[in-house]
Amino acid sequence: MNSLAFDTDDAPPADAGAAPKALMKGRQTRAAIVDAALALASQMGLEGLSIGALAEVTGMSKSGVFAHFGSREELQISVVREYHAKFEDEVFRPSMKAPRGLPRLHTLFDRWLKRVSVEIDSGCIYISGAVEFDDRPGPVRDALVDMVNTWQYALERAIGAAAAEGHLRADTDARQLLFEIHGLILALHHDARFLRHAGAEERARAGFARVLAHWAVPARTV
Amino acid sequence: MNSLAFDTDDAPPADAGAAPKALMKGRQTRAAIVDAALALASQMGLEGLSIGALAEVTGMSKSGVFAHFGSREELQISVVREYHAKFEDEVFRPSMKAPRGLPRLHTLFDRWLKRVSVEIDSGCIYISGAVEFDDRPGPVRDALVDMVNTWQYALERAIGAAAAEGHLRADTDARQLLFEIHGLILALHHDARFLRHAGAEERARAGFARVLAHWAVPARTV
DNA sequence: TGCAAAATAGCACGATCGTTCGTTTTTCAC
DNA sequence: GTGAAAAACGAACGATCGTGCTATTTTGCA
Repeated sequence: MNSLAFDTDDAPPADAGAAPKALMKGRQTRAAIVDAALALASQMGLEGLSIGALAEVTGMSKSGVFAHFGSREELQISVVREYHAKFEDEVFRPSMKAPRGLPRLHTLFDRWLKRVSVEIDSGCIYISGAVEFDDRPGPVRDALVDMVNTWQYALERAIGAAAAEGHLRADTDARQLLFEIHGLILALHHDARFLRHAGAEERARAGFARVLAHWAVPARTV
Repeated sequence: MNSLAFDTDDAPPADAGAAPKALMKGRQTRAAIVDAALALASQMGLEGLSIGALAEVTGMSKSGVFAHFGSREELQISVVREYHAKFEDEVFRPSMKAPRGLPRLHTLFDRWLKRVSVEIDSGCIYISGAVEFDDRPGPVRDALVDMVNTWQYALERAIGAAAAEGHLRADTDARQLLFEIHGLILALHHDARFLRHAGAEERARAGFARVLAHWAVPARTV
C-alpha cells in the first residue's frame, strides 16, 4: 500500500520465493558480491567497476565472481537495483509514515538530503550514473533512467498531494518545484563532494525553504 | 581589465609569444589534437578519453599523438584548459560588455544556460569532470577544481556587483544565490541530457527568475 | 554417507590500454 | 640545396580488461 511502483526485484533467474528449494548458498555470496560492488561503484563509478578488483575485494576468483552475473553489464544492473532498493528503504519508505502533504514532502527531502550528505565520501550512484550513461545507450542506462524516473515520480506525487491537502498553492507546478529541489540536491553533491565546500548542506536546506515559501498558500486564506 | 583571474595558458613548454622562433608546425597539430580530444571527451568523459581512439580520429599514429603530451594525464589537463578557454570566450568575456550589475548577471546566466543547452548532445566537461574526479586525487582534478572555482568566483563577483549597484538587496547572500542557480544549471543538464525531458531549459529560466525575485529590492525603496 | 548439482577455481584467449624506443619523414633556418 | 632539429611513425612491452573453457571443490538432499 505504501510503495506504488517503487519496488525492485532481486534474484534474476526465477522465483525469489521464501525458500521452497533451499538457500542455495550462492544467493548469499551473490548478495555479498553485490554489496561489495555497490561500495566499489560508489567510489569508482559504474564504469570503473571491474570484475578483477571485485574478485580481490571479496577474496574470490575472477571467474567465480563472473559466474554470478554472466556479464559485466548484468553486474552493473544488479548494482543499480541494489542501490535503488537501499534508497527505497532509507529514503522513500520511512517517509511514507509522515502525514500526507507538506510534512511528508519535508521528510522526503530531508532524508534525501541526509543520504546525499552521508554519501559525500561514498558517492551517489543516481548522480554519477546519470553523468556516465547520459549518452551511452544500453540496458544499464535504461535501468538507471527507470529508477530515477520512479523516484522523481514519487516526489512529484508527494508535491501534488501537498497541494491537494491545501499545504501548497493549488496552482503549484509540481514538476517545476521538483526541478528546483532536484537542482539543490545536485548542487549539494557538487559542492560538498567535488569542491569540498563546507556548509553546502545548509545551503540546500535554505534553498528548499525558499522554494517552498514561494508556493506557500498566501497569508490571506480563502 | 575584463578578465581578472580568468585566463588560461596554452603552450606548456615555454613562451607562446607571437612567433619569434617560428610556428614549428607542431603547435598547430597539437591544437588540432586537443580540439579532437575535447570533442571526444565531451562524449566519453575525460576518463573515457583514449589515445588510440584519438589517433584514429586525427589520422595519426598513437605514438605521434602521445609525443605531444608525454602522458595521458597531461592530455586530459590540456583538454580541461581548452574547455576553460572556450568557456571563457563564449560565456564569460562577452558578458563583460553588458552593464555592470543585474544586466551583466542576467547575461552571464543566459550564456551559461545557452552553452549547457547546446551541450545536451556534447556534454559539459565541468559537470562530467566533477563527477568523474570528485574523489580521484591528482593534477587533473586539481585543474578542474581550479577552473570551476574561477568561474564560480567570477559569478559571485557579478552577484556582489549587482547588490552593490542596488539591483539586488544589500544583504544578498551571494554564495547562496550562486548555489541555487548552479543547481538550476545542474538540473537542466541532468533532465535534458540524461532523462531527455523537454522543457528543462524553460524550467531553469523560470527558476532563475524566481531566485532573483527573492533577492530583489523591495518595492518600497529607501 | 553418497551423489547429483551447484558453486568456485584455474587457465588462457583476444583486445585494448598507456608507454617506450629506435627509425624515418618532415620542417625550417641557413 | 644542405643539414640539424623537430615531428611523426611503427612495432613492441607489460598490464588489465571481460569472457570463455574445463577442472575441482562445496553444497544440500536422499
